[in-house]
Amino acid sequence: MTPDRPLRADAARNRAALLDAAAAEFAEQGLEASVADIARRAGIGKGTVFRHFPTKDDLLAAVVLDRIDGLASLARTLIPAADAGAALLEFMGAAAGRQRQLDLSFLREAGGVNERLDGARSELFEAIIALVERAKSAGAIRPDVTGMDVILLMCAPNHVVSFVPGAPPELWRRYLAIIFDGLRPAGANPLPHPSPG
Amino acid sequence: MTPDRPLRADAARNRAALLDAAAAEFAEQGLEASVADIARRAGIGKGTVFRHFPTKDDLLAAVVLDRIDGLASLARTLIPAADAGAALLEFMGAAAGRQRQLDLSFLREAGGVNERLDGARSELFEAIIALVERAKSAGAIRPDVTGMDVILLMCAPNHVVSFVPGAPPELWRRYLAIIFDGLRPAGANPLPHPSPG
DNA sequence: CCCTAACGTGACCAAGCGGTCCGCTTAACG
DNA sequence: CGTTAAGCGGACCGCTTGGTCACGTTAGGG
Repeated sequence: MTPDRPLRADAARNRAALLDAAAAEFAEQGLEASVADIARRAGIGKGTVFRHFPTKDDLLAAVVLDRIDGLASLARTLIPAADAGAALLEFMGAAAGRQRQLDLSFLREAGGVNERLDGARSELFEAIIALVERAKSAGAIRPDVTGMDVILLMCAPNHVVSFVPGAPPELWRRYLAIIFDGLRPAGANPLPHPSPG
Repeated sequence: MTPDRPLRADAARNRAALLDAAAAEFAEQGLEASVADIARRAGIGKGTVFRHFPTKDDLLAAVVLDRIDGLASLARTLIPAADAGAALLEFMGAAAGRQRQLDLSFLREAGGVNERLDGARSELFEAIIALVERAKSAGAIRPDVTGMDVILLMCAPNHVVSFVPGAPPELWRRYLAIIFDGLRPAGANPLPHPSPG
């Protein structure tokens, strides 16, 4: 599949710089950040970007893949935690406490353009579902919410905060706390619509 | 200020069709909907769009203004309601139960490019704050949330739902219910960060 | 009915986008 | 070293977008 002859030194260096720059630029500008800006930030030419990634979407996929893998391994680490409720809250905090836009983009990419990304996403979802089930069993969250609910609500704090102009960097914690309180069993009211697939 | 000589009949007709088409197109495509598409949908030429609104942002502002005014008048209607908690929930439902993207765009438009829009926004905010204060006094929501919190959380359900591909049209109600449960006093945990201005 | 000012329109423009390509540079191995 | 292929980069292409303009059309008061 992948002969993967090792990259030349300068190529590897540029690729790393490119990924860093792309992550930063996507985080700041949203996913309509231009390839030219990313290249400039990385200190390389635009052509070099397309040498490493055939298309802008592939570049985005690589950045997103990093992030998904990081979140998935964190989730797996947290599954056996003693306090399942705290573990879920910590995970949601890690998911929310990043820069804007990128966060749920891996959900949006519906079609299986990128197989590795699809696999990583599935693994992440499974880990999240396990976290949620453990938290439910422990009585830390209400029984009528699903893993999918948590996945969807995960980065709402981040999104919400993006609307306040000079937002303090920790403001998202406030909205995560409110939303998480909504996930707790105490005072839960019946939900008016079933959870999506 | 505004001499406002009445529009010619055809101009008024076109303007109305344009606003309708713009609202629909922005709702469906998000705010990157193209002016050409909007014009086509309205059944008029692209040039006519720019005759009525000097810039695309002005057109968007007009659409948003309609929406803000509608929400503001609904909020004012709801302020004296007997059940202040139910009134707030109904308002948040009305705010969420619209098409995607447009919802919080009026928050985003920071700079006072459009004076009328700024005024309408202020009025809307004041009405929401009144609703929230009444709900707090009635004990329907926790005392540590502010009007601004509600404004920010208002359309999160809508946003969250936009990530599930073939989402049922009422799915947002589920997430509004969860978030609203997080606003209730029952089982509320202390919030880790002060509310923004 | 007619004249004019208001209005409508589609060709047109400049800017920015993702993506391509080919001549130059340079890392790495014998 | 010297050779060579991998790597680099910026000019370039096709396309779309927001916005303009000169021209033809039409509403509507006199």
